[in-house]
This record gives sequence, structure tokens and C-alpha cells, in this order.
Amino acid sequence: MSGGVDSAVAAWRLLERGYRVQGLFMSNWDEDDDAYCTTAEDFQDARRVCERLAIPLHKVSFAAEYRAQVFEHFLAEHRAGRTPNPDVLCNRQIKFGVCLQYARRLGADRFATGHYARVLQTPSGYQLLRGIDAAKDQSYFLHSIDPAALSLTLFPIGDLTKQEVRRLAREAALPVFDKKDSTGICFIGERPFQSFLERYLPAQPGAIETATGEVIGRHQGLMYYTLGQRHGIGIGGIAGQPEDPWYVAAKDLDRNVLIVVQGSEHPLLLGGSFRVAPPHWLGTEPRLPLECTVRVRYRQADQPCTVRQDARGTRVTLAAPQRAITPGQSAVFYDGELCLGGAVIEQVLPVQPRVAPRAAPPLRMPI
RNA sequence: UGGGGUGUCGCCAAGUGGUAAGGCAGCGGGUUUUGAUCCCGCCAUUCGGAGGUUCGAAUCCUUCCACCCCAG
Repeated sequence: MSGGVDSAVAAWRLLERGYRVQGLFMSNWDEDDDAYCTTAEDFQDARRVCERLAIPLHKVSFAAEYRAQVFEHFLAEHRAGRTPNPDVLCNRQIKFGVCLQYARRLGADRFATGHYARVLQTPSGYQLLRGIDAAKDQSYFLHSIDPAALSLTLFPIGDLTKQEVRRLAREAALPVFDKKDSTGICFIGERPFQSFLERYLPAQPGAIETATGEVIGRHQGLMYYTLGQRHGIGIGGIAGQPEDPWYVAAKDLDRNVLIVVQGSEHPLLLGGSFRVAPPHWLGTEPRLPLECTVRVRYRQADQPCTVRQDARGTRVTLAAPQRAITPGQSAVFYDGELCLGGAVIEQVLPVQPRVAPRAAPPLRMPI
């Protein structure tokens, strides 16, 4: 129970179906107790919901595990100039890892969350499906959990739309029926990103350059930016240049230079294929090459792709180039509604053919 | 020091006598369980300063200031 409307309705639906339900509230972030920290209110909300449902509520902190298994990795990735997805890791390590184990020790034989996703039992095992509500589907964040956890897991609202969840919450008189959806890093919450990271990763200012090497500004530290990012670069109008906004196209870690390009459709923002770390498959490992669809970033449109194995590892080739393919983010593979698994993006391969005209060698784009 | 040019929002930039376009950046909000993207809104009573002409000036005149270029 997070104190939000989704987990509240999930618990309510389980009760409706006759399950014996107990609530479990996690507080996994105790680094600070500032205005951005909503843990106290969220716990109160969870308690009110459980009172309304007449079920017990357990409170547990996995702050140490979160710090060690999620946050340290998050910082290390940023240090390396990549863009990690802490919530993917959080689901694997914390929610469907230590928390699930904890629930087992409490005597639970099933484990439920308020995620917008579905579990399908098939002769060959349990499979993860997208949530019915395409706009809220959270299978992307769940793709890397232990497949064994799926067999114990219930997603009671995965077959509902957000609108239906809100309506049910109202009808069931759940105190949080009107509570705003939460965003931001799970357990840490939404905060000014750069100032938050600065507390852990000191600024390392450097130059901002165009793709042709012209210096047009200063950045605060490569780790504060992500590929495809527009805001926060601080570049205004430049005489003789078009009026389009600037986007982060690459990071040159060796030179501590942020490389930016102008216009949201700039070719250097696009990637046609990319390398990934060894994939995590939720079901039986598919034979490669695999034709499927892939989502390269949460809420990005699915794209047809081919997953191949070659001498250097696993490579994904897209049917159409995608914007802002970013090392550290997850590529999640789907077969229709079925979430097959995913892999962390390692390296983007440029759209342009490898053989360039003799006169102009292709720009080297680090990362 | 001569000669030429330019000074309009943080940046780029329209406007050349009729009462300050637009873009970028920034800020605020929406969307969003990463970080982005995206969408909406806000953002110069004032045009380098001071005088003057005019019913009316960013636009004309005078003067001062600053910067740039060519001379030197």
C-alpha cells in the first residue's frame, strides 16, 4: 500500500473477490525529510485506507536495501554519464525482491500491487501482459523482475483503466479516491533533479558544443543531462542560426563536452539500432533473431524491431529510427500484449550508413 | 585620431512617423511511478542616455555614451 489510489483499489478488489488481505507500506527513503518527502502523509493515507477496508497494515523500511541495491547503482550510472532507470531496478530488487520475501515471511501466499499490468497463467508458465489502459501501462517498469515472482503476483487493477479505478475508489469511499497521481522516482518522489543529484555528484562544468565543434555555452556537469533533453541547456538565440530549440545529442566524457543540435528532428538525435546488455527474458528464452516490438523509453511508442545475437553481443535493429535512445535506459520487448523482457541499452549505432562519402568522414559521436 | 557601421526583453530578431511581431532561453502549470520529450500559460508602458521636431517617434533632428569595422 503506497497511500495512493491504485494500491487502495487493488486491495479493495482483492477483498471483493474473497481474499484475506493485509496491507504493507514501505518507506525506503530516509535520506531527507524535506518538503518533497511525502512519506509521512502517504503512510497516513495508507492507514486510513486500511481502516476503511478493515485490514491490518504493516510498515517496513527497506531503506538500507534500497540504498545499496538501487540508489548506488543509480549514482554510478550517472557518474558514467548514462541515464539509469531506478524504478526498473526498484521493482526487481525491492518490490518484487526483498519486499516479496518479507511478505512471504509474514505468511502471505500471494503478493499484490497496484501496477497497471496483468499476469497470464499459461501451460508454459506465468507471463506478464501490458495493463489494459494503454496510457497507464506499467509493464515497462516490471520487465526485469524475477519470473518466479510472477507466479505469486496479482495485479488486481491491471484490467481496469485509470478512470475506472478512480470511479471504484469513489464508490468504495476510499479516502484517497481523489488523491493526485504520484510521479517522480519511486520512494524518493519528485524533486528538482539537478540540485538533488548535486548532493551526491558534484558539478563538473564544461563546454557545450555544436556537432561541428563550435562552443556555444557551458554545462554544469554531463551527469545532469540526458540524451534528447531540451530544457536546462540555457542556449538562447544565436545570430545566423535557425530559431529552433537545442537538444542534447551526445556527451563526450573524455573532453567533458556536451554536444547539442538544433531542431527536434535532427539526424543526430535519431538511432536506427543499438547494442544492449544481455537481455532479461520473462518467459522461456526466445531464439534469436527475434522479430518483435520494442519500447526504448517509458511512454514511447512501440516500434517493430529485430533482436540479434552477434559476436559482440545483442543488437536491436529498429524498423524506423527512434529519438533519444539512451544508454542506461531499458529497451523492453513485446509480442503484442505480452511483455517478453528487456535489456539495458549500452550503445547507440548511428543512422547514417557506416560508409560515408570520402570527402567528409562521419562525425564521431561518443555515447 | 579620421572615415564607416551598429545599439529594440537574458540571447537572436521584426518594426524606418501612428501608438513594441516572432523565436530561443527562463518561469509557472498539464501529461508522466526514471530522466526526457510533448502540450498550455506567463514573460519589454518600452526601444543606449539626454534634449528637440510633431497631434503622435523605436522610427526624423541635435548631442552624449558604448561597441564593431576600415584607416592608421
